[in-house]
Amino acid sequence: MRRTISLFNTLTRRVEPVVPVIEGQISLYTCGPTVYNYAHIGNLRTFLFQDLLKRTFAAGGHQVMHCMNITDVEDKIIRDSQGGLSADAPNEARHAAMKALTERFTAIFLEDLETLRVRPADHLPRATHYIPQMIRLVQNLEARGLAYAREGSVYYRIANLPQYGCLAHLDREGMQAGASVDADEYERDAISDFVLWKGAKPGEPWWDSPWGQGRPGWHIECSAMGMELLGERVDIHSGGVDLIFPHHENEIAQSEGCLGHRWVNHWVHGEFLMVEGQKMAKSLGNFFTLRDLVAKGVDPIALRYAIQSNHYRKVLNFSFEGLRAAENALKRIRAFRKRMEGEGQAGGGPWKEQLDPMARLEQAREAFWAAMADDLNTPEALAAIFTLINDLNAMDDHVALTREERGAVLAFLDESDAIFAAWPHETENLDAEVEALIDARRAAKAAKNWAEADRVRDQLKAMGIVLEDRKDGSTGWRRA
RNA sequence: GGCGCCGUAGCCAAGUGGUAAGGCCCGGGACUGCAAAUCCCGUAUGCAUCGGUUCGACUCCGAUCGGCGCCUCCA
Repeated sequence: MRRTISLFNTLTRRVEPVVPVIEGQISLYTCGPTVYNYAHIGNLRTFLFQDLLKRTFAAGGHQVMHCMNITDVEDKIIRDSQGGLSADAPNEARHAAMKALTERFTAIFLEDLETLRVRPADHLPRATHYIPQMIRLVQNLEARGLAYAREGSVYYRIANLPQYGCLAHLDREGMQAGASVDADEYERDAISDFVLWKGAKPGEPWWDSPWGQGRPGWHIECSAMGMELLGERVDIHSGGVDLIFPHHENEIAQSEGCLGHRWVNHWVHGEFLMVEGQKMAKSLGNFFTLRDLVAKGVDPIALRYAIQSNHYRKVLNFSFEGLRAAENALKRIRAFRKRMEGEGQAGGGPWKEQLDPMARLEQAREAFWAAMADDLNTPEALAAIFTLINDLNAMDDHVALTREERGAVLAFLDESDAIFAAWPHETENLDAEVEALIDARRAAKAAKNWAEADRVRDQLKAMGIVLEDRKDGSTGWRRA
């Protein structure tokens, strides 16, 4: 079944249903990283949000075509890669140095995504592989009178595009009042005009172009690659809130200036992340990469859950306490999953209400989807899962769910895990040593040798295996 | 200065005109040889503050206080 999903559209500032250009297919462009250093958890929040977005559409029965750019030419990349080169180094050497840096950090970035179970995009275009498309786009804008060349650089003439500012909801006067521009750097007609193609300065890598040696501006790659790989009408384009202006506003100017019609229907932006109530900054000592956290013993999937369990349009306050809460919440869901995979009847005590498990399950499924379809309301979607767990645990303590009912519950856990990627079915087998210890404890218990039984249980615990005795005398186990 | 967002229990967090979801933590009880897991009970007379609109407001309006973002290359 295909579900209609609504998202907050930055263009209209309203939550609107996403109606794809082609029924059942979603074209998604997400702004990727500039690969000159490790991604920090703030960056990763945005990529996790985009993964949530994509997985929700996929789980909702849509086919998603996802394109994420890798920015591998940019000021900071040049700054960090050209240091070891002499002033008269040939262009080839400059490109090679740049490539060495960007390939290294691209690989690291993709590893980080894999660690967080972020699904790779269908297209991961590198900006440097699309220089000809960018040049053609700039030429096109030039031909339409929307761009002009100055001293080897090309600029966009904002004045000729009346809708400029529609995404960021900025008016021209407001922009100019607040503008703080390094005026010495470029020779622009208007202060708000932005650069499409940058003429090369000494010491910078360059490409040949109709305007001489130079390199692309920041925004042009997304327009060129997005149109090349996803086409002239894109369903969803997303990124962090900081990209609304100027990056996405300028993308609209470039693409729509060239196409002559609306390019992207739905613009979706993820909020920022703070750390322990403060802005993340190296100077505050609260700047973390994924690898920093993993080195501290943090489970990457707990980080994934901690981030996904907050709404994407709200500032997220990352904390180690929150991470602990996430770990414990996950334990509960995973324990429930394991229970549903087993036979049931684990607890006891009073029971407040009889219920129909299948009806209760359907109710939870609909609540889950209603929440996800309403602008990815993950806190509410998770609440639907937890209340289901409460009710079915209570039921199962007294009247064991049937195999069929368990199967249906597991199907729902799979369905929700297709989005959250945090409580999958685990197929691990116990090794012979652990099996033998469990048997030894069983024998000790049968002999009422409690001291020995406890000793073996402690030994297993030290190995990371926690035992759970069931009502019927059997013993379950799980990883600590 | 311009535009905009946020302030709900110890922590995280949904709800946004009809009387406070969910998670973590905490206390009591049940089950258990003891645990673990699980269940039951309890934990905000109140949603930053002060006014207003309304039969009724956390939810709408106004003001105030506090925190944050964007206003040209930052996810």
